[in-house]
This record gives sequence, structure tokens and C-alpha cells, in this order.
Amino acid sequence: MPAPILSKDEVLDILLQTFRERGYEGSSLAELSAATGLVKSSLYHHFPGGKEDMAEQVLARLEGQLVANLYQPLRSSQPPGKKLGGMLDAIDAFYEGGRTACLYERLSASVDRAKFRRPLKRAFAMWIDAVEALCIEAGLPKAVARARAEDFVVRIEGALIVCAGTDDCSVFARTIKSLRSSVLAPD
Amino acid sequence: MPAPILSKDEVLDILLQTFRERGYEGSSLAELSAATGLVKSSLYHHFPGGKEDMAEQVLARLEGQLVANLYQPLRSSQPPGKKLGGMLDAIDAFYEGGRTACLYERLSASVDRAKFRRPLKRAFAMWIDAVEALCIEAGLPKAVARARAEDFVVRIEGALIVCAGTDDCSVFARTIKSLRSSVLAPD
DNA sequence: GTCTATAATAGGATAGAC
DNA sequence: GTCTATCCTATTATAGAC
Repeated sequence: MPAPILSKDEVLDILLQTFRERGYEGSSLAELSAATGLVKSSLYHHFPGGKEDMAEQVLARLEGQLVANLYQPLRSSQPPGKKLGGMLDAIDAFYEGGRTACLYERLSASVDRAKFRRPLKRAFAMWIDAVEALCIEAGLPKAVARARAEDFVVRIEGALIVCAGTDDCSVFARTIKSLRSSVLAPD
Repeated sequence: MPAPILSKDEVLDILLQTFRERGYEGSSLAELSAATGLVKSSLYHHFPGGKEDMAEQVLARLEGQLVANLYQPLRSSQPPGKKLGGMLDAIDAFYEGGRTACLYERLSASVDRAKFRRPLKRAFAMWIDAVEALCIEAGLPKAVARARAEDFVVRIEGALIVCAGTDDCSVFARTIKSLRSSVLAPD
């Protein structure tokens, strides 16, 4: 009984990276096998449902990480402006200044997107809701807060696409900077 | 010598639709063959370079259509506000209110994105430049115009992603509406 | 310019040893 | 829990007839 090479979480982290880099269709089992150092049948031991199962478990782990590192900190007693800054710093780091794609975008754009419909809907809803709550805390009216939060996520996702398409990360930096000063600004 | 079933342009239109719906990796030759009604070897007659060749020719045709239908009308003598409205109407129709994806996004997110680097860079640059020129015509300072134009494209692309991820087109409608009133607003 | 037929490879998935 | 070996299907691509 050979000992595990990597923990389940380490495997999931590598799968997340691969899906972000190559997309869902673009990540073949051969690719995922090479990235994790596990042969295909070892992957099937962890993920009996194959690639779909991998993506689902990666989504579940990412959701937990985002709650812990992005959304929970927004509930602290710090001033809203400080919390917004912290969230944008974390987002900038997570996307490496616009160099790496968003898993949610990758799966939303995949042929099999219907299979991930529920977790994806929830992921976007949680993100938008978290920013909305921050806007409300900062004193913005509910309707304005909702629109600002939705636009926040729209602009992050859009900036990642334009960065990839133009081969120019500066768009992402400008978007982060603009969000920093506009999201909580008075109505 | 059998007569052509479809014109080259008709074939390219169908390929465009298929790439937009299923992405680059997600569009297999079998798929593209079924969509066009041409068997694989007929496709290779038109596109000796295979799928990559198809995407390149689709990109070239789309660029021509956008210049004719989106960018050239911006050079007319109509008032800037009217031209912005017309462009947003055309964009709304082209993306079917957020229901269909952007080819540029699909190719920018593909594993083979490096192959399309130049046409994609040019596509985004042309789009941003067209909106920038409109903003300048409306009297906005050059730097503001540039930022507004970049943000315009970022928000269209982002709205399409969030629509797909949330299964809710209303995000796209709200983004279009917001752009309608904000893009040319005084600094 | 379209077709049938075929080849070669890559993809997803499983059985069973250790 | 990991491995080797194998299977079947899908995918890309080409040859050659009409």
C-alpha cells in the first residue's frame, strides 16, 4: 500500500491551477496526470466521476477558501474602506495582476457548463453579495449597493479577459485602481 | 464537380456561431462538420490548416464586419450620443442580450491562444480605439476618453461572463443601460 | 467542391496487481 | 493509494473517387 505522494488538498490545488491555465476542455487527463504526478487511475481513485468530479471538488474547495480569506474578513470591525482595500489586494494577488484566469469564467465558458450550473451560480452570488454588504455598511442605498457590487464582479472578470486578449496586464491594474476609489464613493 | 452547398461567407458565419457557442477546444471537427453540413474533408478543402485556419479566417471576416457595421458608423456626422446609442444597440443584438458569448473571449481563453495573439490584440485595440475616438469627439480629455473606452470593453466582456455564470441575462441589460448613460458623461 | 474510406493519435475510463 | 496494462471512442487529418 504505497503512501500518498500529495495530500488531497495539494492535489486539488494543482487541479485548480491547471483548470485556470488551460480551461476545462483544454485540461486533458494526461495533462492533469502530469501536473499532479499521479497516473490516470490514481486520479480516478480520488475522483471516481472523472474530470467532472475533479472540477466539482475543486469548486467546493475554492468556495471554502474564498469564504475564509475573502468574505469572512469583510465581516470584521475594520472600516469599510480598509476592508475593500484588503479584498482588492487579495484579488490582485490571486489573479497575479491579471496573468491568471478565473476558474468560474473557465467553467462558465465550458461546453459542460450546465454540469456546474449550481456551484457557479452560488459562487457569483456569494461574491456579489459580499461586496453588496460592504457597500451597504459604507452607507450606500440598497439599490446602489447592489449595482456597484454586480459591476465590481463584472469589471474583474472583464479585465481578466481583456488582459488575456491584449497580452497586457496593465488593464487589470487600472481596473483594480479604479475600483479602489469608486466602489464605496458616495452616491 | 459538385456545386458548393454554401458560400464561403455562409460557412464562416456558421463556424463563428459554433466557436462562440462551444469555444475553440469545445468545437470538434465533427461538430463543425455537422453545423456546416460539410464533411470533414470538405472543410479541409476550404481550410487546409484545419481548425486553426478556420478560426483565423473567422476572425478576419468578423473584423471586416465590425469595421463596416460598428466602427465606420461612428465616423458619421451624427451627434456622439446618438452614435453611442446605435453602437450599444448593435452590441446588444450581436450578443443577443448576453445569451451568446464573444469570439474574442473564447479564443483569448483557449489553450491555443498564442496562435491568435496578433488578430486578438488588434481586435481589442480597434474596439477600444473606436470608443475612445467617440469619447474624444464628445469633448472628453484624451486620458479620460482612453480610460472610459477601455472600461467599456471590460464591462461588456465581464457582463457576458457573469451572465453565463449566473444564468441570468439581466446583468448584461443593466450593463448596457449603465454604459448608455455614463460613457459620454462630462468628466 | 464534395464525397467515402481510412489512418493515426489522443482522450476518457476500467481491471487488477502490489 | 499507487501503479501497469488495456479498452473503446472521439478527434484530427489524409488519400483518392466523382
